[in-house]
Amino acid sequence: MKKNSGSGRARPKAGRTPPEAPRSGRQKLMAAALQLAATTRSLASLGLREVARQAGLNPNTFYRHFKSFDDLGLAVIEALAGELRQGLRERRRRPMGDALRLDDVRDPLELMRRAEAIVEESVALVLEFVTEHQQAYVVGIRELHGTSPVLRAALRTVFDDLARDMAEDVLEIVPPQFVDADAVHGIATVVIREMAFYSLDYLEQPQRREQIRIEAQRFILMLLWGAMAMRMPQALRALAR
Amino acid sequence: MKKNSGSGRARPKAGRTPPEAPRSGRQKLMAAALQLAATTRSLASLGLREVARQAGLNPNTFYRHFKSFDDLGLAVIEALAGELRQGLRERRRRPMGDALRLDDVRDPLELMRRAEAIVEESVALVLEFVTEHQQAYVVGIRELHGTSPVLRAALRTVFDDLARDMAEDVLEIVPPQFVDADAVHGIATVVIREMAFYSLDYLEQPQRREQIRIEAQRFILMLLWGAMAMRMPQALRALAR
DNA sequence: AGGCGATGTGTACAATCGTCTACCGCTACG
DNA sequence: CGTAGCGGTAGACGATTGTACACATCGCCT
Repeated sequence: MKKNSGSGRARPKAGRTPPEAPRSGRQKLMAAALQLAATTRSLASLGLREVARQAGLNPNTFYRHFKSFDDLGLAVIEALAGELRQGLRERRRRPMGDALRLDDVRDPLELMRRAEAIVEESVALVLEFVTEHQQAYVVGIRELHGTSPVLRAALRTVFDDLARDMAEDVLEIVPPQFVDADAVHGIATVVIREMAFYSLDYLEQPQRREQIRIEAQRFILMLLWGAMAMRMPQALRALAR
Repeated sequence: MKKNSGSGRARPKAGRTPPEAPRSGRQKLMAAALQLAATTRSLASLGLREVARQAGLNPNTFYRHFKSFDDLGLAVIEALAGELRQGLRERRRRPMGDALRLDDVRDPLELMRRAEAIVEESVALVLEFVTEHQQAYVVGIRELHGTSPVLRAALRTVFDDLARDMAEDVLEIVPPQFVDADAVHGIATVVIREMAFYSLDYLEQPQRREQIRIEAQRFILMLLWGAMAMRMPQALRALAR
């Protein structure tokens, strides 16, 4: 009998989400679940006691914060999705100065030449981002095809949002005569999804990183070329012999 | 105490894998695991007793056939992968009579026009196939990003094989001046992977099936256009104004 | 006929699981 | 100052799990 006696929470005075060590129990549990899900097993198949142990808390404490595991999963996803979405948007905006405005481009070849630079930068940026959020990414992709319909649906909308963001950003940059909005959204969906898998490879095979980056770039460029070529097929006739 | 007494196996005389009811215990267990994995949880997180119960067998019987769950998973994957690979190849070969030989095509536009027909047929074919093997597909994709490194690796080589098959088939049909072999393999990899996800959507959203099929077709065609356009970029210059 | 290996069954046990009930201490608020 | 509620702990319950051991049948080989 340790007669430990509860401690309540000794919240330091800090007024606004102190980003440091003294996390709340809820955050501890979420972090523990993420950690376990990334290294051990699937989020939905975690044990209540297991998570609590990892978090250094009593099993029962789990009940105070979450009603079910889907509940916990949703909280984790929500928290990370916000950060990811915002982070990606910010970084995507960052390098896009006037140098990359494409409004005045008329020549499709010139457009693609510039697109190449943009894609290169964007891919590097995504890969950098996922490297910093490795656990979240691995778990996210895992649960995207996992067993819990709730989590699957949540992650699907996360990915949809990311694709929508990307489509918006692209449409702001590319002159409308080169693309059609529907196609851009379709492409963005596929690109987001494929980038997720390229990212996974990127994380899991550090020795092939350079190659994976190049593959991802080539894939996206190929889609762009394809979208453009489908809009102006007569151009290809020039190559007929 | 039911004093049930074991029964051994009462194999009917049938000489060659009778495709019907009296499956062997091993097959029962594999089928049970697949069923559970498709509807309930991940393959690797299944319970030994659970599988045995579903198979209508004693828990201990599991030990007779498999040493671990990865073991079972590998067996399931191996069995299904063989069927899938062979089935896809056969069906891909089936509709490709002389009518679809492209050797004599010189005009890229003509090539793409024919490619459109081929893609249409191929997509329909894959979707038909996955509809017939729904469980296997769902589980396969799930484990592709699951927690067991062993199963992940196995599934990855399955997908690689499928991509290699597809690349081979494509290279047999398309005249070499239009594509380069490396690019074809890259495209095949992406197409296989994306088709897996289109398939998943296709299975999960029966009411959107038509639309999903069209999206998948458009995606593949876009890649093909892109691959071709990247090989002959000057052609696009024709559209400059 | 006899033995052997593969297949299947039943019982048992310790560990772990999710959940319930009861208790403690801190903090905010009236 | 009192008290309600939140965050945390302890212990116990019945159920389920993985595994071990001991048996019972069958087919096949010698």
